[in-house]
Amino acid sequence: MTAGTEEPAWKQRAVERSLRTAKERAGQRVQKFLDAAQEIIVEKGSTDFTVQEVVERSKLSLRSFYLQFDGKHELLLALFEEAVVRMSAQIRAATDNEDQPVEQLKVAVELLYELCQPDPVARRPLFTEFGTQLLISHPIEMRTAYSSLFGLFTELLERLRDAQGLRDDADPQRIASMMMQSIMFIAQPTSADMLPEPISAEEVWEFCAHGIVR
Amino acid sequence: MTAGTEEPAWKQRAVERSLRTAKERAGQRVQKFLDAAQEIIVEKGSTDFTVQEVVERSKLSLRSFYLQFDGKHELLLALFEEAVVRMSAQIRAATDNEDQPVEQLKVAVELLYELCQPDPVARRPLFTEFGTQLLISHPIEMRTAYSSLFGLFTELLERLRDAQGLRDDADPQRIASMMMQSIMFIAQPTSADMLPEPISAEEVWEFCAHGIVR
DNA sequence: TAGTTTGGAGAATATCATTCTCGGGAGTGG
DNA sequence: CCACTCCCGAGAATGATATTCTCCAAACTA
Repeated sequence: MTAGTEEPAWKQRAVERSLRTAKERAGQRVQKFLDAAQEIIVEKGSTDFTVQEVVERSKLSLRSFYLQFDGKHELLLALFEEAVVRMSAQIRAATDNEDQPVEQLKVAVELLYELCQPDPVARRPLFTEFGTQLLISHPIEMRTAYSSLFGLFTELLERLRDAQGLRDDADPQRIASMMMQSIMFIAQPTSADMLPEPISAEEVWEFCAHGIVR
Repeated sequence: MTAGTEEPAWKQRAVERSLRTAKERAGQRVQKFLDAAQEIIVEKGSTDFTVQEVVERSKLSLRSFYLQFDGKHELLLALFEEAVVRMSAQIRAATDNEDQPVEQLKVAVELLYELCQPDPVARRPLFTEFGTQLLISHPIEMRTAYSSLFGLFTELLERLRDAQGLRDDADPQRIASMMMQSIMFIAQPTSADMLPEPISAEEVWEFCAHGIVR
């Protein structure tokens, strides 16, 4: 979220003048669209906005929009990636408070789960929503969007392996992939709705850590 | 998949005549739409069809369609539920070949995983595709669609628990929910695309069964 | 047979995403 | 200072779909 419309107009113009190159202005415009979309999502508490809404809110034009993005899906992808990067950073920060690899991983799992849940106070809002949509429509691009999170989990798992804490036959990358997928989708409403009590982060961790067989 | 258009016309009319009540005919019409949609999905190998296409193929009318279904999403839901029921049956049948509860569960997990994968020879076709869409748009209704599968897994897990094979603190229902979610979404392309080798059913089972911690 | 229900055909509408067309303003070279 | 050009806003046009509506005939009921 950049400063956006709160800044005094002269300042904006000054910035505009100083950062003159086309590329930079393009970047600024992209960001404006992203911010606009963010705002709308937060306000409506839902991820289904129209391109028009975004354009209006952004104070830019439809034409601009389609100059910056190949289509709506690219905006979604960008939003998703932004969200993932933020989440990764937050999770990484949280893991730094632990020193045991297992504990680090536990923190990561539980936090990821909480961040993916249909949020009570829509902060980084329901981002799994379009996550799932994009998962189907643009799986390839999703790979790169996920990559920072994927990297983080792989790293944590490697650390665990080096500390002899990982099952012998387990490959960090492959486990990371399975774990992330599981956590993010267990966080989805449906599954919870079948049960009297929603599934807790603790439970998810137990599931990932120890599986189910005695 | 009912007999549908392959049946000789006279037979259909005979049936039509004998099963006269409005309710029954409505049911038949619903089925026609479902079959039509199925066919299209199989043919195109993709799940994005238009209502028009379905209507044309069904030889019924648009009006009829909207009399039977509240909207496209209800058709999707119905298709999804049909698919889930079929899958459940298939899985249940497969588990009956095993006698150890663990083995039964293993078979169930692996088969579910395979059935949810972006199919090579689109039989019960890519049903996770709209599964994920609906998961977001109509989570409540999805509950009932899932229920047969959920029931099956719960049952298998209860059996495992009774044989002392389940972790002590694990509740069959809650585990069933987490497992299903995990398996079905690990089967989604994205995760696999990050890795050199796709994830195998065996790996998924290991993950669910034993978790990751040594 | 007259009335009622059912359902077909397909036109009309609504909602979006995406593309297109125009015109004005800002910078640039002469 | 004057064209000239490029960037971009405004918003109309297009296209694809879902959904609704209107008209009408066939089937069924009493």
